[in-house]
Amino acid sequence: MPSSRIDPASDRSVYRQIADILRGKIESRELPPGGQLPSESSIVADYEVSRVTARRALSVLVTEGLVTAEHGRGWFVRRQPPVRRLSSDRFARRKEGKAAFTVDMEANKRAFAVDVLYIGRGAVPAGAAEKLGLDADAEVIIRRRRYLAEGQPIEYATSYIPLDIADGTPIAEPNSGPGGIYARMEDQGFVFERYDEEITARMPSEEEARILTLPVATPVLHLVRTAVASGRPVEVCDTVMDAAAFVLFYSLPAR
Amino acid sequence: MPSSRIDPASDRSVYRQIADILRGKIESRELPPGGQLPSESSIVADYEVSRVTARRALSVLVTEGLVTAEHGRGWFVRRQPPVRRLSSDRFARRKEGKAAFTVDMEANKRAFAVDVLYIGRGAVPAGAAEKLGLDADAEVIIRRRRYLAEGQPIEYATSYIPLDIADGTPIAEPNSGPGGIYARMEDQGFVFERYDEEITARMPSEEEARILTLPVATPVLHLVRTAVASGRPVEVCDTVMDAAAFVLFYSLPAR
DNA sequence: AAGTGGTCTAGACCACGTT
DNA sequence: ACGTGGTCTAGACCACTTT
Repeated sequence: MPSSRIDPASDRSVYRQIADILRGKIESRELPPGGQLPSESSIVADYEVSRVTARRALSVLVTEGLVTAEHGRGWFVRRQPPVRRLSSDRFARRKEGKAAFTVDMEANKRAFAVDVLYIGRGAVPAGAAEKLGLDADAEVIIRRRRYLAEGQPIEYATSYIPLDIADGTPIAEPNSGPGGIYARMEDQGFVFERYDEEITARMPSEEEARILTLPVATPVLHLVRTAVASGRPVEVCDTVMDAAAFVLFYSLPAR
Repeated sequence: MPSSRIDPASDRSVYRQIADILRGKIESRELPPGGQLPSESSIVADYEVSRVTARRALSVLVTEGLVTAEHGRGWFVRRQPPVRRLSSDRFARRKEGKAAFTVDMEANKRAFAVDVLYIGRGAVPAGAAEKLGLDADAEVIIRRRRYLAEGQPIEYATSYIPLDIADGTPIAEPNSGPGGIYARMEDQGFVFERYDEEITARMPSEEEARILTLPVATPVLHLVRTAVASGRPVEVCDTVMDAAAFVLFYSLPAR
């Protein structure tokens, strides 16, 4: 009888005790990913609490990112997205006419897909303008796409490329050809020198949560990469990733 | 009269409408960081809702990381912690007898402090054992400390160093001497080759939230660094950071 | 129709902080 | 003593999903 494990006189509030019990069952896999939790009414009956208290216990687990509710169906343990490992040599490995993302996903043996959301001209945002050395009101080629792994959206990326490099070239087209946009820049004679990456983590905006179909209480990794070739910044790529789906690797030489 | 802005017949629930209004005041700085929100009872009066609904509105803002409650005092807009920028050359800059953290904080012109939480022998955790090439039941020297910037805890770091390197040396002492533990390893003849870093972001555990005094719904950056010197891993450093307090920089050569 | 979650109310008692 | 947030109850009505 589960209610025997609840101590109303405890310092720990009843809703937290119920959350602890459910969390334990999730961690022990007694409730596996995708599995259904007891309904609110059965929690009310089992633990002899009000419905508000039962829901409060569940909301603790929502905040921890462990469970989600489906209206009319029930409460379920969240499935973890497949993890993608991004190595710092992912651009060095860009070979054989394949884009970095493709190389990376093949290295991880994952089924993947790309949604093209927008490709064309647009105004450059302030941060990217500064990094590209452009005026605040400049136009650039914008490439916005969403990456999916095994059907789940995991990454939302926007590239900004100066018009003098991209306009009228395959870089401004949905299909930029073998090797991706970096290969097209190399075709133009650009020699890549380095990629500067800036990483933060935060909670997603409402729009980001919608695009990545993130439940509440799941953070994102935000990576802004500036590609530098032949002495000038040639691309700023702003990437928002479902944090649960990524591990980033960097190897730094000591000297 | 604020209640005029609430439409009970709207598709958007009452508690979300109240949360929207309060969020707007926070974003517009009408309610500045550190400022006090209206009390629950005044929300009840102003918007003519029950206390449960008022609290639900506030809990939305808690989940978004915008506000916190202080028992007996009221609801307050969260202060953002000072941001610390971590460059990928932070170890290369380790010079003049100063530890990396010190160099880094001075470069950022921040007041900082270090709490030493534990220094001594202990069992190596599984992940660190694998990275160090040790048996799962091996003992290591553990250095656990907490870093504060301008009084706020922002980082919680634990280093694991094999006994044959650290035991009986200043590395196993609270004060490891000028230049920190890496300088002591260099004294022993180790030549540093590289630092491998593995970055993830996630919600903190309850313990991590307590140590970093994080409110709920604020993510952490988790960085695991393996230092490699003279052909062997000499330290694994596991760092949990308040994500709001950090920007990580990496510069990757293209070839 | 029955079961599930989503929203909301009116009230109660307790614990913390300030006056 | 008073105002603040923290926890909890018993009930209501609605919307969505499944049978």
